[in-house]
Amino acid sequence: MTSTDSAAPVSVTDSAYDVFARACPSRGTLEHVTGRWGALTLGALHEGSFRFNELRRRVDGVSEKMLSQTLQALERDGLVHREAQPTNPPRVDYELTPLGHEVAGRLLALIEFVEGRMDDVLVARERYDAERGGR
Amino acid sequence: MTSTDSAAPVSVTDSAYDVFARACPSRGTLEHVTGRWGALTLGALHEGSFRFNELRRRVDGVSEKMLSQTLQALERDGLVHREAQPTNPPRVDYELTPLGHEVAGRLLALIEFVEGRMDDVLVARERYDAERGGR
DNA sequence: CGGGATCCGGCTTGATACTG
DNA sequence: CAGTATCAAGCCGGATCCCG
Repeated sequence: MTSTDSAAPVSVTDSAYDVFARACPSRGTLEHVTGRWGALTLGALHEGSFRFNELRRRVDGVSEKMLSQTLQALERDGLVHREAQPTNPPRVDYELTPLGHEVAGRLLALIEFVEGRMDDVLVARERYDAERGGR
Repeated sequence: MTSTDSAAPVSVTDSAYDVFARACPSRGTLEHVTGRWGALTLGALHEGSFRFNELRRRVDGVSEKMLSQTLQALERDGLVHREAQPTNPPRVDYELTPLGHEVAGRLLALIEFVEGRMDDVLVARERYDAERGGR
């Protein structure tokens, strides 16, 4: 809402990419999922249900604002379910929806695959840097 | 190289996230892969080998600079192979490495899954907006 | 505790122009 | 054609304050 934004309630990482969102609607959701905090949040929630500040601890380095935005975006996309209890102090639990679990599963498959091949990547990087970085 | 950057030859989307790259090396590669242009580029290259400007056409909306940076990052990670021929005019072809194909495959699996469920997502979004966006 | 609103700095991006 | 250098602008993301 800082500038020319007015219609969209939540954006997170879309504002500048409306063009693409229009051309390909899934792009927006994909950005939420694969984005930095989205991926980490899905990864955390894949292991169970957590409260806001529990998630903050698990998703290391995230600020309240970004976690809040990320959760809203994922909730809006139907990947995360938010359960608020009007107790005092308030208690809010977040968990993945069935769809969210499926998405998280595929995402984690990709992540784990890449992590499993990091040694190859590291070798490739060194070669690349040795050839071009030297000069 | 705009400011405090000096050691890393190529960054694309890392400069600000060094902290995380340090904590989890795969994070950087993941960002290259799942990032906006990275994903589109891998998707395009998954279908075959292409020249620079061919890719520019296929990856709609990408600027020369971003395509160049993206390709360099992916090449550095060992996911893309660059074949330059010293002819005149110069001809450079890009194609996925075997590792790149595996990664692209999993990425596309995720993307296609999300695209296949976009109707669910859209419904969820409308419900969400109806409840909270109304006011 | 759970989260919304605001301010602000810095990185990322996108045109443009130039080289080989 | 295949890129690189420069420049300006814009968005992301963090810190802070505040409310329920």
